[in-house]
Amino acid sequence: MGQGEGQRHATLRTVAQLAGVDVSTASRVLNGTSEDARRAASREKADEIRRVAEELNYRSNPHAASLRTRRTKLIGVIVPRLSDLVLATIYEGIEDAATRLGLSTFVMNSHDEPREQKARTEVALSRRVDGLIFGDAHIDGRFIDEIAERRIPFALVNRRAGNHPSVTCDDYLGGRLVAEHFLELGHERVAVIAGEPYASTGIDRTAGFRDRYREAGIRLPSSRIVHSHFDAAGGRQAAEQLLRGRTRPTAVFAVNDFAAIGVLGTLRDHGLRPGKDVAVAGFNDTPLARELPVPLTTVRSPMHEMGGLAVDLLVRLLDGEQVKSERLAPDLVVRASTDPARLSPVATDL
Amino acid sequence: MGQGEGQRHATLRTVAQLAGVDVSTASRVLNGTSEDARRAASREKADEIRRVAEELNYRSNPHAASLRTRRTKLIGVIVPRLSDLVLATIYEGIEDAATRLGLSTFVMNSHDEPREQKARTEVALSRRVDGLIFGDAHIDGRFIDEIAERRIPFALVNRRAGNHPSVTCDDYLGGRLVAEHFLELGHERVAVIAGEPYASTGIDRTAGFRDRYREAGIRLPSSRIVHSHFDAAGGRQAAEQLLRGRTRPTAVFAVNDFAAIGVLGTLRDHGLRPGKDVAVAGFNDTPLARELPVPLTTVRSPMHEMGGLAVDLLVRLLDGEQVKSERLAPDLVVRASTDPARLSPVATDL
DNA sequence: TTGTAGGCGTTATCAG
DNA sequence: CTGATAACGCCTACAA
Repeated sequence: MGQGEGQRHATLRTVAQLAGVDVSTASRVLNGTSEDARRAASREKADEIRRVAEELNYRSNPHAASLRTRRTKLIGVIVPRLSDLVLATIYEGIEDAATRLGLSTFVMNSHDEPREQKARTEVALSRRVDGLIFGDAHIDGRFIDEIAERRIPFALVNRRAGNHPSVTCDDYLGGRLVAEHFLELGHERVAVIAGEPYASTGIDRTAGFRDRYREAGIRLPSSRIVHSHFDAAGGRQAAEQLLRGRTRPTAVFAVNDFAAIGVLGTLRDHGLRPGKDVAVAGFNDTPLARELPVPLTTVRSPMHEMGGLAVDLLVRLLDGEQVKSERLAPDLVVRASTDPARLSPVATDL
Repeated sequence: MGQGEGQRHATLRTVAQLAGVDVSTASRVLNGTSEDARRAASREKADEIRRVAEELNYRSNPHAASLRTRRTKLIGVIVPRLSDLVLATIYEGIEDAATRLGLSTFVMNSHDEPREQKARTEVALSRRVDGLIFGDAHIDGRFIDEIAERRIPFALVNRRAGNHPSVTCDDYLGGRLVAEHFLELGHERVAVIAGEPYASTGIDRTAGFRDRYREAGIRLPSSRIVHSHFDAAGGRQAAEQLLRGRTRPTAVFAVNDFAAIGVLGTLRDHGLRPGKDVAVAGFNDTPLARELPVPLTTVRSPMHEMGGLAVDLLVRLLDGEQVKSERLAPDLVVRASTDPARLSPVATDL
């Protein structure tokens, strides 16, 4: 590959020369801590240095700096897929926080494939990232354990695994909230579309739901807990399977909004009215949920915030601090898909 | 910030020492072209070097390399927001292609704000990216023109602006396809939900649609072309506005699937059946489109592919080649939202 | 085919 | 407070 556009940024030497100081002084003023700067040069000199730097559009070369300091201010982020809105939103939180801290991030998709998780991690490492954030942890923790053993600094986000530091939603509680809601509505024959079997999100949401029902004296037969992909097609497939069963559930909890949308579609195909004939709840409170023809009852999880906190966690880890995992509280958001009273009067007839 | 985990990768010197050769030979074998490698060392020596490198998990330090070569193999990618599925999918295409070529990418959100576009671009530049891919071009081209003047290598994706090199969908044709379809169905009172006024995607899709209708002798009054955000909430707002009008359109073309979903919701709220009372078409063929309760007629655009081609374009540009913009063909996908015959027999009653 | 030396831009250290 | 100097890891022109 060719040349690009040569010298686009001035170098420290140039700045120093034009400001009439030596390189180290310029460095201290421009790239040191504010304290360094204060004791590095007289006010006037410092101002002059900054003026020249500004004029030449000087930017410290991070590659040179990282070579010297052995820290890159780079964070690698690995997610199942960015085209999953949940992960995209979490990543936005990561990016915002990182930017605020002067860090840069690389994202990569692992498609939840152990092979790719490994490969992407190695790519990030060979780019010399200071640490990693994984949004694709599998509950068995095999891969993550390896990373931990290699003493690579990392934080998990969205999904937990083992005792590794993570920032998650309190998924168990979220599941309980949905169960509570269903119980209040009097549903006794219920089903769960449980997501991927390796994701703590689905596992915990399902467990919370199941436990709450059990406490109410109702046992969920395993035939009413169906795994699925975390998207509309997955939800549809799972719902088809449920509807093939002998007894139809009166309420379905899909552990993900997109899966829930697939459920809505399937119900319609079978001539069933969501919210009236069958209650449906999702998880995450995706922006889409409230805009659907039948607005979706769901559990709001602080996706953006989780991303930011994962960055904080990782940074504290890199600072050598002892860190603790965080579990953020979810909120139930009731809409028409579980509550016929909320269907607009006209729409109920449709 | 603290220390992390010290020496995680071997250096070239270590490899060379253990393999019993000098650094330059090792470098030529490991990081040179295959030709370099061949004439750099005898077969056995080369093999030995590679063996040691493998054993030590040697990875060339890209920061050191880029310092020397003045090329970083880094590409900056700027999009309106990654939580927009269209952009996320395009970015996946970018990432795949970049990975294949041994390049790494930084993504950042600009939220379509000129200020942020500028700021993010500067961040990318100060990270010394070799080039940029913009998914957030505004049709006025103000910002992009500036970048071009500064002779910074870049490619546009999804949206075009001026004559700058871009990879887009043939949006104009896409709009025509929808018009054609509506005309065949006999719709004469139609409306367009046109997206953001600064995005070529919405502009071109609208123009294609309008032109095809004009050719059929039907003029769209400007009151039936409503701008909107590219999401469900935006579509809902725009649809509300349309339904407040004196005469109700019999068909609505939303230039984006998510906006179309907002339209579906609004119709239901007004007691109107999508596909029966009002036809609705979207754009992009998002995976969700086919799974909706009323599956959505839409125009398939090659999002993933566009991303990959944008990388190719940029790489050719960096190689000093003359490049030409590309416009990829879209496909109409007809589903129930415009065709009552496709509504499942039961569902039509709902 | 192999080796040597210098420098990319920074920052840390040490001496004044 | 200021300045000189070395070194981070790699690449490459040049010499042998």
